[in-house]
Amino acid sequence: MSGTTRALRSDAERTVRTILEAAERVLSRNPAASMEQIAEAAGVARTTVHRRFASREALVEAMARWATQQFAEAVDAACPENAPPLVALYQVTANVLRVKIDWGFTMRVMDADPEAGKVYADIAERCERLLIRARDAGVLRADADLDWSRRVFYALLHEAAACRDGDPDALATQVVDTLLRGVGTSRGLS
Amino acid sequence: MSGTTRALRSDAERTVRTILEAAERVLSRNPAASMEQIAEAAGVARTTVHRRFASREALVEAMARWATQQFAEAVDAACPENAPPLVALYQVTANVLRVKIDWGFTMRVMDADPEAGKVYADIAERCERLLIRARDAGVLRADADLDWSRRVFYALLHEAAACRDGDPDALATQVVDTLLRGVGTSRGLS
DNA sequence: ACGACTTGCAACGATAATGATGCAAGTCGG
DNA sequence: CCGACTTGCATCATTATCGTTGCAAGTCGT
Repeated sequence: MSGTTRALRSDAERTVRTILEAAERVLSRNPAASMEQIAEAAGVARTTVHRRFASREALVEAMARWATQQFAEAVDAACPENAPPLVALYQVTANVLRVKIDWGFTMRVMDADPEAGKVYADIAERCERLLIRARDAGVLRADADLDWSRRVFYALLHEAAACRDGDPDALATQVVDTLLRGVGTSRGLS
Repeated sequence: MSGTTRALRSDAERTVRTILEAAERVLSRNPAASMEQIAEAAGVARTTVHRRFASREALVEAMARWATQQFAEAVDAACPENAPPLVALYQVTANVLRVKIDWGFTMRVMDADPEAGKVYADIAERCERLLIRARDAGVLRADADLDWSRRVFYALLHEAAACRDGDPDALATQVVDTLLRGVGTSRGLS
């Protein structure tokens, strides 16, 4: 019985995953896409989508929860509170990029869901703390605006995730390098 | 007759402008907002919107054209092909910010319209040339990836436009500074 | 082969947005 | 005051999407 249940639930969950991934794919191109289009992209009937997710809202909520979990795991794996700031920064970047490349749309609209929004805010705070550590370690400028720095960091992550080519590690290097040094020379500025 | 025509057309165009601005305001908060909501925000009846714009698509197209014109003028005013690269960079940033703060939504979805898309691509090319001049002048690093630099520039503009507070000049200084120097110190990087 | 479960298909009702129209009322220049 | 023009309001048909349901067919473990 447990075997049966496990097998059946495995099937069901595979379908759910397929739908979630298709939804991400379709909605990232057209946020106003219909359930029909999502179902078609997932290779299932529209009714199947409605059986798994009571409403469109429930679908995006499920997407948000899933992406949130991936997001949090990506951050956790980088040990942003313990590792040396520069190392943590790089690790966070690489790990988050891997998630964001596949879940860009969901991560942009995640804050709508209250549950995901909490995790999102929590991660922002952890990011803030990491930046403080980085500043104290002399990695960030002493006069750096932490909120602005964090938002630039997010923006660079977003931009790097838009290049779907190249491996996450190379992109992470580019992101951290640009975040800390910019793209200019040292000359010519006040 | 010409006086009458001018006065009447002035009224009509004032209404059109009001609708366009309301649409930007509403759609930036909710891209799926209905014509009803847009009309309400503009303080006119829904039918009036439909009289001015045959369809929703036509409305967005008009928004795209208008924002495109503002965008192009903002770039032109900065003389990006003649002024010293650093000066031009700053001027472009400040001018574009002024537009982007009020037309953020439209400028994000502009590429849908073919007409606006052409101007958009043209501006991207002018930006690219400005960056080349900046690199040749030693403002940008010699090994800087120009496409990546441009996209970082765009991303910073986008982020700065999200702060609706603070004057565009101060924001422009921050954007250019971050673009060229980043937020880190010179130490601690390879 | 049996049973539990899932899926596709076809069809349904409900709801909301869209776009069009006729008419009365209003403004404004001449 | 007249005429051109625009707007608001009420109303209409059309369409798309949504969410639900019943039923037949299929899979998979036992």
